[in-house]
Amino acid sequence: MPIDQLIAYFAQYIPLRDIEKNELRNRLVEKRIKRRQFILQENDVCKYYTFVVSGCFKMYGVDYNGAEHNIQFAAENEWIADISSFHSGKASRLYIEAIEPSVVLQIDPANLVYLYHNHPKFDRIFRVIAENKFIELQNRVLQNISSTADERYQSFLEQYPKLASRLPNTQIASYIGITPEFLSKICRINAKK
Amino acid sequence: MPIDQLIAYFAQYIPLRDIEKNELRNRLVEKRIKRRQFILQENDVCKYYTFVVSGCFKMYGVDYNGAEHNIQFAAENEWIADISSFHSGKASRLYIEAIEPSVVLQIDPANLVYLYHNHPKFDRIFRVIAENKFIELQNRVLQNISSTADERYQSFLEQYPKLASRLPNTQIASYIGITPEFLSKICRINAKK
DNA sequence: CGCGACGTTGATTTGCCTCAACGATTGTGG
DNA sequence: CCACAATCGTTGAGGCAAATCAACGTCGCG
Repeated sequence: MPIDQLIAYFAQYIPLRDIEKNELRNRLVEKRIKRRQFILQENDVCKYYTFVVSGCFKMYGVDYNGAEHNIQFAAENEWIADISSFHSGKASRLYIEAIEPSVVLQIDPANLVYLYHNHPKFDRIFRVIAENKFIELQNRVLQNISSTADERYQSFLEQYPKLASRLPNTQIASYIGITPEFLSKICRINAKK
Repeated sequence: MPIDQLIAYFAQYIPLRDIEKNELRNRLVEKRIKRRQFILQENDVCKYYTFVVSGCFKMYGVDYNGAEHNIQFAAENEWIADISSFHSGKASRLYIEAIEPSVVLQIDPANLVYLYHNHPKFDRIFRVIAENKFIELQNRVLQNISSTADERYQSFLEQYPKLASRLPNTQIASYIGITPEFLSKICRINAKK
């Protein structure tokens, strides 16, 4: 059951008691998402905090030339949302799109706030999740401002080997901030060595 | 009093009750930091979560050429720490250095965990703080991978006008990921218009 | 089958870096 | 209080990393 997977995931941080588990069950919605389906589009409000049970998503922004720039991937046991839009209720400038057929669990702001207020443990858990994601992003920013394209690519392969093998290089190029053509050239040069 | 400033800061998120205020008082340490003094150096463990009462800090990494790359600034009413090192107890790869003479309030991991366990409100507050910083970083990553140096500079000026006026351009260049020379050229071109 | 996503390669251009040199300013110790 | 060092900003010449543009082959999928 998808919900059990989520409970096991939470248990990595803090085990839940039965009351909390039941509250969760009642407030989450399970959905199947097809490949290329959007769970968030620009100018919409991000209505759900989404937990990926299986499959994979990308979140990206689109610039004035129409080019996509991947901000984040989310595969099994990861959360994805435009938190800014989710909490403020304002329109998002981002897209979240399924890269693979996926199963997700979703919670809306009202239900999440209910959980926070009635079971402070969730504040703790999501604090730690947010801190970990913050650390991850901080490392990425440092990479971006201090490394070459090649170094960023190698570092992506090391940090996310599983993800790298499921994604087309085009998507990785967009994530590390280079063109697909240049990534292809990097790969050729590295293969020769 | 510095501690009152922190309490007022917390009240933006959730007002504290007297018990919580007193607990805070007992667990924070006030320090004066001179310009150019470090509160974290590479290979040390980050022992404190630091709240800036007045003054300004930069956090940066140093690459194999010895060049500094600014990850974050922190001025009045902002928190700064290498959270990864702080929570894991492992050595940091970063530096935190005072750019101006500063006054700070610091808390160590044991005392912070005490607060989390005895007053869940702090879990909530620091969850929201972490989420906000996460959003900020996410925007920065998007900027980095989708904009030119000039756009990143303009965007820095808009987002942090006060900070921009107290920092030398060298520090801003390091933050947006370009050389000081090139930033100087950007400024000249923009001045002509 | 035919279209669209993906990867590849080459020619050319450009954004940004490197290095070097030079004033202006700040600050600091004698 | 002055002298000298360190920091900061500026400018120019030249080089390199990465983008752009265009063309082409492959593959999977509807």
